[in-house]
This record gives sequence, structure tokens and C-alpha cells, in this order.
Amino acid sequence: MGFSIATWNINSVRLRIGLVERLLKEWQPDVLCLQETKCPQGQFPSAPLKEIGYGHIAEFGQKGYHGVAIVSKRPFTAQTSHDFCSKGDSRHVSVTFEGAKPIELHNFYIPAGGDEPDPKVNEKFAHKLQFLDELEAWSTQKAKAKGHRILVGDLNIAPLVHDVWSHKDLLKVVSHTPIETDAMKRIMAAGAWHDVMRRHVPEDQKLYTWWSYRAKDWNAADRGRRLDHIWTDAALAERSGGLQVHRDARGWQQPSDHVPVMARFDI
DNA sequence: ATGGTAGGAAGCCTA
Repeated sequence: MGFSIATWNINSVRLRIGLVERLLKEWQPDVLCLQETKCPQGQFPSAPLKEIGYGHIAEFGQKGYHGVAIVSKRPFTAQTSHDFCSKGDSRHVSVTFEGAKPIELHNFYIPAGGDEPDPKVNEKFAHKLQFLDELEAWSTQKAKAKGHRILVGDLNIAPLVHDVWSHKDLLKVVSHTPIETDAMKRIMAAGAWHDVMRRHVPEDQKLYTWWSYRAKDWNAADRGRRLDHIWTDAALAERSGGLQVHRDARGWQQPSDHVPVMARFDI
């Protein structure tokens, strides 16, 4: 049986619900995970998505900032959220797809971390590092669990040399500093997660999911970063049959600065 | 080296 999952930082789901519909019609993923919905809990625009076959929606939003949601053709159970850093932020939501082999799905929006990569002077960067520490401990526990698991989302870190347009120029830029990329390496070393995107695109090839709004011509400059990720347990990673990064979506009318990413699995 | 754009909320914060 096929199972496809997409992830997209939508940067306001109410403003861009038309783009969400367009993506769902075009790609028909079984599941779409959204981040930065910027939509208070209870105000998620579910109706147009239910009309096109996505009848199961887990929303976890708050006013103004952050916000995550899972939009699915398939039913799920056990919606939960873990409050990393105990701030009450809407940055994680999880559901389980039941079946012969249940699949636990986690959708994350990790703090961006501000501009200054120094936790002593920038509390937003300190928050990001604490979030990563807690994610490492949580992942260590996950690694002991049996069964399939998937983690997707805007992790706001581009870990590898070719996950950014210039490794040298971005070493001091939040999202690609050694302190962050080392933290992500520790999370991966916990053993729960495998990088599905890089199973399909070799590490010596550029791979981006985000281009700044501030560029004059994002496509010509092509100064992108891979901030969005799809991770799974080892067995599911072995069964991943395809990857798509929807670069064209960055050029849609009134776009998000992130593009959708989708992986397919044979389960 | 700097400032550039975008969204939400409400007259500034975050990305």
C-alpha cells in the first residue's frame, strides 16, 4: 500500500488556503502537514479541504504566531501535542494512523532563533537551542519504541554543506551555525530518525526548500536553504520510494517563502 | 556592510 506525506510552512493558512487546495489537487498526498498556520485554534479553514477529500484535520493553533496542523484523507487517532520548552506554543502536533503497522506522525515548527547566534544575548536563539536539547532527549526515548514513526516540519536548520547556497557565507547565519548543526547531528545520533530527503538527493547536490522574501529575484539569485525535513524510522526510510520538492510553488501568486516537500512510502 | 519583504495584530512583533 502506498502512503504519501507532504510538509509545507504555509505562512498563514487563512491567507493562502487557495494555495493549499491547489497543492492538494495537484499532488494528492495522503497527508499534508502545515506549519506557521498563524490561525487561532478553532478558526482553521477546514471546509474547503473537507470538500476535496481531506476529511480528517488535526489543528493546533494560537493567535498571531506559530501554529501547526495535519490534513489527511485517511482517518487517524490519538491527537496529542508535547509542549517543548513549556511555553504553551503551538509548535508540535502528533497523530497515529492505525493499521497492521500503526504509524506515529509528528509535525514540528522549531523556533527560528532570531538574528544573533549567541544564546547569552539573544533569548530567541537560547530558546531554539533548548528546544533542540529537549528534542534530542525526546528522540532518545522514541528510538526505544517499536513501530513506524515519521517526523516532518519546518525545523529551521539547514544541516549539510549543500543545504545552503554558500556554506562559508552562512556559517555565522542562524539556521546553519555549527552550534545548531551539531545539535541536529546529536538528534540524529539518538537513532530514532533517518533523513529521507537525502536518501533521494545525494549530499553533494544542492537542495533547498526556502527562499527569502527579501531577494529581488529569488529564482535568479537562488540563495536557498533546506529548512524543511522529512525523517522516519529506519524501516520506513528503506521503503521510501520517491521525493518531490515543489520549487515552482515559490513562484505562485502571493507565495509562502517555503515550498511543499513530499515523500512516498510503500507500506 | 547593510537592508531588503512578508503576515498578524493593533500601533510592533516575528520570520
